[in-house]
Amino acid sequence: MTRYIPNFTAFGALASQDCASCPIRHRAVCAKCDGAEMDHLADMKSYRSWEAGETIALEGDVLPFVGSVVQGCATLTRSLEDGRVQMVGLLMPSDFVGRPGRTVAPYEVTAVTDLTLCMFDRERFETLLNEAPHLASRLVEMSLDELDAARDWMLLLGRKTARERVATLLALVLRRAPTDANPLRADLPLGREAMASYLGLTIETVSRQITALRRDGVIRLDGGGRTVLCDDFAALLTAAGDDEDGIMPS
Amino acid sequence: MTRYIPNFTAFGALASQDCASCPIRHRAVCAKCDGAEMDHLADMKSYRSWEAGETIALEGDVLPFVGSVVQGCATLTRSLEDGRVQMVGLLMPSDFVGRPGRTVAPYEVTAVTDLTLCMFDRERFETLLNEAPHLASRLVEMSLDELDAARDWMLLLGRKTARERVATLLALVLRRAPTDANPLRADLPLGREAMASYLGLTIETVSRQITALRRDGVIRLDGGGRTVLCDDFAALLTAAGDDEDGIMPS
DNA sequence: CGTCTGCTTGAGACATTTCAATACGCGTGG
DNA sequence: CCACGCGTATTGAAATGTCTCAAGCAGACG
Repeated sequence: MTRYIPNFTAFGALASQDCASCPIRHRAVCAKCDGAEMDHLADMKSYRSWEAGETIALEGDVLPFVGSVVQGCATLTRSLEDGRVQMVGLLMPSDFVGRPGRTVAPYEVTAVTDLTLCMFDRERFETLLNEAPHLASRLVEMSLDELDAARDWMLLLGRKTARERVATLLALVLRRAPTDANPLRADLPLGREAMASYLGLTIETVSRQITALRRDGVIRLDGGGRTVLCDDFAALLTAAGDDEDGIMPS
Repeated sequence: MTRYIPNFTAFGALASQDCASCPIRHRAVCAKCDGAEMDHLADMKSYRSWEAGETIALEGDVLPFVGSVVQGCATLTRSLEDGRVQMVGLLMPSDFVGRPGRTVAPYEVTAVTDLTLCMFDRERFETLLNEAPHLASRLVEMSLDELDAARDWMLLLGRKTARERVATLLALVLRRAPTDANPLRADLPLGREAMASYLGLTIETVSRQITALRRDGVIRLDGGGRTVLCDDFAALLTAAGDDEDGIMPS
């Protein structure tokens, strides 16, 4: 079964979108590209959408494309044979998907929310990569940012307590909150299962720690546990273990 | 204190080495560079050595260079304020050190063995990166490999048992063993403390698991616990949790 | 109104850590 | 050559944090 051919669901305004008005134009892999490079990219691009929960690729699948997340949120997970699963990547808009130079996906890619990708044929993209320095150097930048994020994540997985892990994740989500006003408020894009997978914990432990943080007055919940409120962000950062900023360079 | 200026210890034959005879020429960041690009790189390169145990940079230090590991082995570590430490990178010959586009080191860099780096001035390297596509695309390749390795590492930290972690690390070391013959034999480049830091465990747990693997006949030790022997590599991989290859793409 | 899915809570089991003591390898100096 | 001391590794016993298994709860939806 050709796993990588999803349903072509509506991607609304994005279908006819040209790069000039693209919401991720200035942050994605194409950010530093000039006119000629953009023309090449625009020529080979295509959009596709997936619904929340859909699998985009399984471990070992052939991925004929690379691309950028335009809208929505996807996860990368790696798993052991007995079923243990660890999330190893969380892709947000402008993040890059896929691997120039490798045809097979080393981890499962799943849409957590409804998702739209701007896709490029992998081989053509690789060719361009060897000729377009701005593209390549932007991809270097983005890969190294990802690497930094992965390394912070490793610190969390290797050394933080359950409470610190949960607080770290909540702080990460609240950082991206649309409003800066007090109290900070954000909808959780991840359910408990995905949070547990992210944090290297079980669902139950995540739930208990959220309860504990609430009991301690560090956060409040709303919307049936799907929205987090925080009156004292400093207290949350303290609970996260690493005071001061620097939880995840974006 | 300008931390990044180390002692200029002897680097022997390397001092006068030209790139053509460099031991990492075909695997390092310069692997795909052509004549003109090599000339630029050779022009800005310089060698430096550190002794085992020396600190190359602390978290937050300004790193004015990037470079490649020529000889030896270095670690990247990140730590929490209360002293907990997690290794987040293990650099072997040909691996790239530093971050084009960022001046400050986000983690501590330490020489585990005697170490020689081939260094490039960061700013000049960045400029070249925007003009030399072969350099940039090789760096993309290497960064993405590192990212894959970091993600396998995250699976280990998030989901593997202590026994699996130790077995995974031993398998990783034995894979690089000079001899392919049975029994596999390798000297551990890392002491127990560094192993514990790598694995997200305590020294005691590492020690106990090594003892357990020995008791179970999966490995043998020699040279005062500094050399590992393995008669049955398949058994070691089973103990590592992920059968079949694929522990760390190199 | 019942069922489903996702979240919470509880009690006991278990793995790893912590703290403490002991052993080993090895260079140094008597 | 042995005694000493130091850093590193091993082992033990108790403490603790997280997981496992099991039950209960809330909201969404047919």
